[in-house]
Formats: sequence, structure tokens, C-alpha cells
Amino acid sequence: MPDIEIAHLTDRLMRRIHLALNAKASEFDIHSVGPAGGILLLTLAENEPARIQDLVSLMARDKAQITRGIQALERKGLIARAESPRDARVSLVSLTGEGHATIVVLRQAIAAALDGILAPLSDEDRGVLKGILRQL
Amino acid sequence: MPDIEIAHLTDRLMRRIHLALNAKASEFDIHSVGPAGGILLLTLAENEPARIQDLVSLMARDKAQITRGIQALERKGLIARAESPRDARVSLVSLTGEGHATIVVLRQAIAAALDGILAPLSDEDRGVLKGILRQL
DNA sequence: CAATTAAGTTGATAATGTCAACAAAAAGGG
DNA sequence: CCCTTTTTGTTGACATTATCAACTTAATTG
Repeated sequence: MPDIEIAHLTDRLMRRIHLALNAKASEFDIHSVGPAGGILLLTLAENEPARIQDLVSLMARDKAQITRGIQALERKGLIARAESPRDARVSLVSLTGEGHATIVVLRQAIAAALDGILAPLSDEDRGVLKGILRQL
Repeated sequence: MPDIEIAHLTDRLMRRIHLALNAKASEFDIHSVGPAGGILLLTLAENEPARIQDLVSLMARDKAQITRGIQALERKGLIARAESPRDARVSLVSLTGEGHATIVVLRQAIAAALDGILAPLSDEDRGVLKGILRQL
């Protein structure tokens, strides 16, 4: 019987985070970016400026999704694009001021939800978990 | 700056597993149960027989989703329901022979995909990861 | 320069997720 | 007991997310 448990548990953890956030979304999701938009913003914050392709691999999602996610956030004024000087096909995406402001709130909400879920873990275990996940 | 990284990394890991499996789905997803159906079957296998409500909490999904997932698998002959003798509202779901057979294949496919993704981890780290996730 | 490859966009469609309303049975309290 | 409240599961309607192929434009390669 092959071992699958990690996949199983990961799915569960992800879903719990999702549900916890969703339950309180109205309190912090001011621009209604939704889960997808939120992840996009956060990924962007840590990799600014980024090309669409970068986001595709960082987020492990289809490029069509990223394109549309970016367009939605752009319409809301949370991000802006600049043309790449070296390649006319790519546009470099970065956060606007409003985008940065949004992220501050987002981060706190996620941190709070996560904290509730990770409660049974010691600080040490959290560190270990993070370290292991980073390798992947 | 609150710490969010674990959520981030978990999302990524989940997506990678999803993509890896999706890419080879045609090779093993004989009954086209899809990701949702697969998780349902596996959860069921480890908690047989289960009530809908059990699956709801085990899988951290909405009850409507579970109801429909169960109906789909039932139509495919992979699971069967029995009435609970103590409570006329609940039906106890369990795998049929065909359901069990399906799971064997499923497990191997997931194990293979997971193995590829977890490659950078030592056996020890995998154990630690599993242990930590179990606490959650 | 022609052919191929890479980046991004769009359209169409499928799969998942959410939420509220509902029926039927159980549980609890006077 | 009866009445009210809860629990369990189902359904409908809808929103969000995911997938896949076709296509445009620009870079790359030989």
C-alpha cells in the first residue's frame, strides 16, 4: 500500500486555511480580490516586478489564469504593468500604492487564520515545517 | 510583517501535486472520477463506512459537494450506501469491489507523483513532515 | 531570412466551491 | 406527549477557479 498520506494531509490543511479565510473574508477583502487575487498579490509582493511567466511558475497555475487574474487586479488599481525594455512581449507587473496597502491587511488576516490552525504546533515545529516546505 | 509563508508554500505544494496528477490522469483515471472523486474515494477507504457528515469534516468541504460527489461515484458503481439502523436520516457509504480496485490504481499513481515532488526530501524529512501534518 | 520557439491573450467549456432554502428525522424541554 | 430546535442530507442557483486549444506578436535559431 503506497504512501499517500502527505498528499491527503496537505489537501486538508489547504482546505482548512481556505475555509477559515473565507469565513472572515468580508472583514478584510476590501477590494474583493478573492482567494485567487489574494495569492496573486502576495506572490507579486515577494517577486516584484514579475513577468506573467514568473507568476505562472511561482504559483503553479495556468498562464490563462494568471493573465485574467492580473487583468482583474489591474482594473481595481492594485497593480500596474510596465513594458520590458528587453522584450516587447513581456510586461512587468508590480504593485501600486493601493496594492501595497491591500497586502498589509491581507497578510494580517491570513496570519491570524493560520495561527488558529497551526495552534497545535510548537514554534519549533512550525519552523521545521516551513523549512521542509521550502525545499519543495 | 506577519508570517504567511506556510500558507503560501502549502498552496504551491498542493498545486504541484494537482498538476502532476492531472498530467497523467488519462493513464490511471479509468472511471474519470477526477480529483474530487479521487479524494473522496481515498478518504472513504480509510473511514469505511462513513456518513456524509464524516466526509464533510474529514475533507473540509461543503456538504453539498460531498452529496454530489457521492452521487457521481454511486452512478459509476464505485460506492454503495446502506441505511443506518439507528438514524433514518443518514446513509452509510462504503466502497464496492470495483471501488476498491479503483483505489489500488489511484494510490499508485498518487504515490508516484508524490514521490517525484518529494524527491528533494530525505526519508527522514518526509517522516517529520507527515508527523507534523498529522497534528493538524 | 525562414522556421521555430516563447510570451501572453482570448474563447469556450469543465470542474469546484458557495450559499440559501428545503424536507425529514432526531433530540430536548416543558 | 407535543412543540420547538437541531441535525442530516438534498437540491437549486450561482460564483469562482481550472483546463485546453487557437491565435498574435515578438524573440531566437540556424
